Amino acid sequence: MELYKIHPQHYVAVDCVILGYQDEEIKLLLYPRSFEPYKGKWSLLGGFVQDNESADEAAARILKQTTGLEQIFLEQVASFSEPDRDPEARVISLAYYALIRIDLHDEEKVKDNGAYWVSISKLPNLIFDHQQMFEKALVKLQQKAGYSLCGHELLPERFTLIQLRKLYEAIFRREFDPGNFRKKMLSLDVLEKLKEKDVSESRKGAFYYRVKEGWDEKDSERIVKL
Amino acid sequence: MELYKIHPQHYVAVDCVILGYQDEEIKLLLYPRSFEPYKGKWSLLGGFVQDNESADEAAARILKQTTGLEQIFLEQVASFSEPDRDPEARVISLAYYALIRIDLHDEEKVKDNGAYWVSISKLPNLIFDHQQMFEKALVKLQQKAGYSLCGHELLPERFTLIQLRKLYEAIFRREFDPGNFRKKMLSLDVLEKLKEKDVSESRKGAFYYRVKEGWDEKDSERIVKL
DNA sequence: ACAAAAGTGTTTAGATTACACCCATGA
DNA sequence: TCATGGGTGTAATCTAAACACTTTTGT
Repeated sequence: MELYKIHPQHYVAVDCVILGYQDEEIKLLLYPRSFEPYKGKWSLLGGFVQDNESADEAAARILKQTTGLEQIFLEQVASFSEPDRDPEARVISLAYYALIRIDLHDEEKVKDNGAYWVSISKLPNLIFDHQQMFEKALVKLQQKAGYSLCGHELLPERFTLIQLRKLYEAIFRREFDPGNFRKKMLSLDVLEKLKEKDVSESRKGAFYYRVKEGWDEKDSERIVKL
Repeated sequence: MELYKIHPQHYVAVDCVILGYQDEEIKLLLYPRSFEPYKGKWSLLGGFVQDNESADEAAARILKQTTGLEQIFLEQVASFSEPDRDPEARVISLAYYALIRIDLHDEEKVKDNGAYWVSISKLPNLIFDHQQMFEKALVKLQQKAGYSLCGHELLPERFTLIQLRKLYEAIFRREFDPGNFRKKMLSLDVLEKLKEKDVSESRKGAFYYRVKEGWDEKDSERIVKL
């Protein structure tokens, strides 16, 4: 303890890159900062790590406060520690990213925080190094989607293969051949075909699928070639 | 500033997983902790983040103090922030991993720190969560080696394809077919064949290669299938 | 000449890609 | 019946893997 006391202490924050999927686009939850400096500028949702919690717990707490959701996918992105990254004080920030189903989140809570879902193709300028946090989080999402089938986190319980492909096209910002994508996904043996069809998009209708029991989090083989 | 003051501050440390390659084994630099608690127990090399430096800079500082090396490969692994991870005080630690050429490091400095190179197949118990830090760092190294040719960081300037294969076998803890490995590496078009041979291992001798100019850090395609 | 390590070639199996084609259905 | 998306099949290409084979050189 004595030996530690010669060293400085720092504020430690977590900032969350909260990602969802809606209208064939990946969206990011942002809010206009409510205090100076940079009041009114767009910011990720964040907060400070308290004495009795780990950073993981702090991130989960912030996620629950702002979206009402618990036990959702949440992972570290990187730490950001430039001494002057926040002009007001020395704050070391640990960036996290979360994948949530927009259809499940608590709209009231989001409104209370003054937060908005913004398409990642139309992002405004963000404060501090939050742009970098987002970019690193997107790379992490692409890596995750390349190895595990992340329909479960971003899509509703039931989804069609077309919806899954559109999701992957949004994540990777490129198109996939419909036939080949379908075959690849089915060959992974993690999807269960349901009896119902989604008839909202075509006359013929597309069968719904869902992730098989037990395959929720299990990683599978490589899906998308870099 | 006022708004920040209601939040606690914490000690922030960096711990470095310093990896090298020698005698066909990956080695980790460890030292016996010199103060209580856990005095004498094996620990990664670490230190506290000061007011005027980023965590990256702190890690580079510690690396220079302990090995004498500068401008070497150094990357974040993860943050560790369980409130009681250090029984003495709340310390949030940012883990880094470094790849160094053992043939270049300053043996005096290492001795002064009481540090030793330990083969990763014979690691002792480490304090706190340092074992986890090492394991995550090893995964990161495997990912890096799978995408970029990391001979440059761990091997001498010149190396034979056999030496490179032995390095990859140490990193991935499995064997590679000599013929296929050679063909794969050469097909990447990042190696330059030199005129000299290494004659220490065989009568015939094996040609030395080196990484082509400009390919130092550039990532290439996938090398090792998971 | 031969042992031993360095390096090359060949064959097979599987995955990826592009793209043509068939199917089901409501208007 | 036909337009429209949903879904299947196939051939060409590329890659990984297994393994047999040739080369070089000191003794």
